[in-house]
Amino acid sequence: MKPITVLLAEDHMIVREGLRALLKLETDIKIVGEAENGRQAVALVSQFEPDVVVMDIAMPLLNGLEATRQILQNAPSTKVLMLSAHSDDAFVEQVMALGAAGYLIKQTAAHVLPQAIREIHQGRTFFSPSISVRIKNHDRTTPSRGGLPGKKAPLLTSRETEVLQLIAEGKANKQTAVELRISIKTVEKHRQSLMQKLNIHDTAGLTRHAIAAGIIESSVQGTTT
Amino acid sequence: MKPITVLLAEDHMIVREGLRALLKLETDIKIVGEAENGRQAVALVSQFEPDVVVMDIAMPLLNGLEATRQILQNAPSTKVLMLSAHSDDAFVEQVMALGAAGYLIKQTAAHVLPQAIREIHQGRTFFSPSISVRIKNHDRTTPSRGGLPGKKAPLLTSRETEVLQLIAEGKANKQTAVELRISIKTVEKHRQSLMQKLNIHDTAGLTRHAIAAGIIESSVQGTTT
DNA sequence: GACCTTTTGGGGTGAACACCCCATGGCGAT
DNA sequence: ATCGCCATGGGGTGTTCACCCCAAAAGGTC
Repeated sequence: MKPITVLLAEDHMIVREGLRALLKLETDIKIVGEAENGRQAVALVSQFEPDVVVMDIAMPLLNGLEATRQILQNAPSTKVLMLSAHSDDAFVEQVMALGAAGYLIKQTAAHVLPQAIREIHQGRTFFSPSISVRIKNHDRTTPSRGGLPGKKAPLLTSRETEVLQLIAEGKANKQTAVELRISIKTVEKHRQSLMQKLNIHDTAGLTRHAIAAGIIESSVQGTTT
Repeated sequence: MKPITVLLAEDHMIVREGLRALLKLETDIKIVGEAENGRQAVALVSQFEPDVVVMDIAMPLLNGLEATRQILQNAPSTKVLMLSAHSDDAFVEQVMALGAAGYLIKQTAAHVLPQAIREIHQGRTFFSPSISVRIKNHDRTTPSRGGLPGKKAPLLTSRETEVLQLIAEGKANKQTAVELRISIKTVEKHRQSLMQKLNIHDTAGLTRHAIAAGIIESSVQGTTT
């Protein structure tokens, strides 16, 4: 029986070698290449044409999201299993909208990694337990795949993103209202929508999300006066 | 010959299990415990009294720096090997000032991990190659840092830093109080001191500061497992 | 036209927070 | 032994926020 060929894309060598050690125990999985950044991952996928790519999201040169987009453009049959430290619903959906086949949180137990690889190799999807529950419960309103390229429907609307930025910059709703020249109640409404969509229910979480999403930088100094 | 006892403190289970798999290959190293956050690490060190603690810096509840400080206070003979993704000089120096025995960048090859563990167990220090050069050179220049030369950041106490981390992780004061087993009023007091010392008067700002200061990462998720 | 999404805005309730007051005990330095 | 800092708590007051209710106008889509 042919083993499943896997490419490991993870920038931290010590972590990558740990994952390799774990996967070496599986006889039906064979690591055919390792990449330490997104650009290398794209190149190595073209070269080795692996069945599955285990892709860390946070990587230098080219992050896992962009790398995935390029890989699926070149080789649409490749299955990509995203590996990430964070699990905001909106983020997961954004990733899945790219066409990734699965999503594992790093908090997940190691033994599910080979399981996930086998699942997505079979053409199915795979999520870390804590995610799948929320995705299932949260909204199935999101139309299923089929929309290959084009526009990833941004889960957040333009206005919501705008409000999120101001929240992350430390503005109170009242300040935001003045800034945007709208009512406080409207700001509150956007804030609620944000929290609902992201499944984050505290200001600190929204701020972290904004930073992680590149909406603001952590070094922003609020000129609060 | 007695094996070196090691405690693994790393919040990402899949990474932790990878490291465990790597260290299992070493006959002279024995993992006696694993922690998934800083607070647990402190507790388990008291319980198992390991020779060496392999400590990730970015961890929830109590980050690796604070955990190290507390561990070395309780058991000064414990050797702590810091594991981090970052390699800024200032950051490394800050870490070493705590009394950590070694510092490994995650980009380091896996085979140096057992080497590092043996070295610091012998009472020596160990750094990732790319760091040791700079440290050896005693580069005290510290050029173009973002900080203003005139006003240095006010010193936060150990407890304040701890509370700051929990705030930035999205914990409400009530949750923090439970976590630290102190009164809500005390948490509020620390929060006030933080805001006064940092001159930041909103949760978003505190969160950004915590991220910029390396106390947490923007991708921190709560107990999502 | 009917439908959906986005953006706008209001009312109300209970929890959480910011900011003041106060006190006690420990610990280190002068 | 006195002073300062740290950590621990309690009271009180006003503001802000999270979360529910509701509605209407503007824009695209079917």
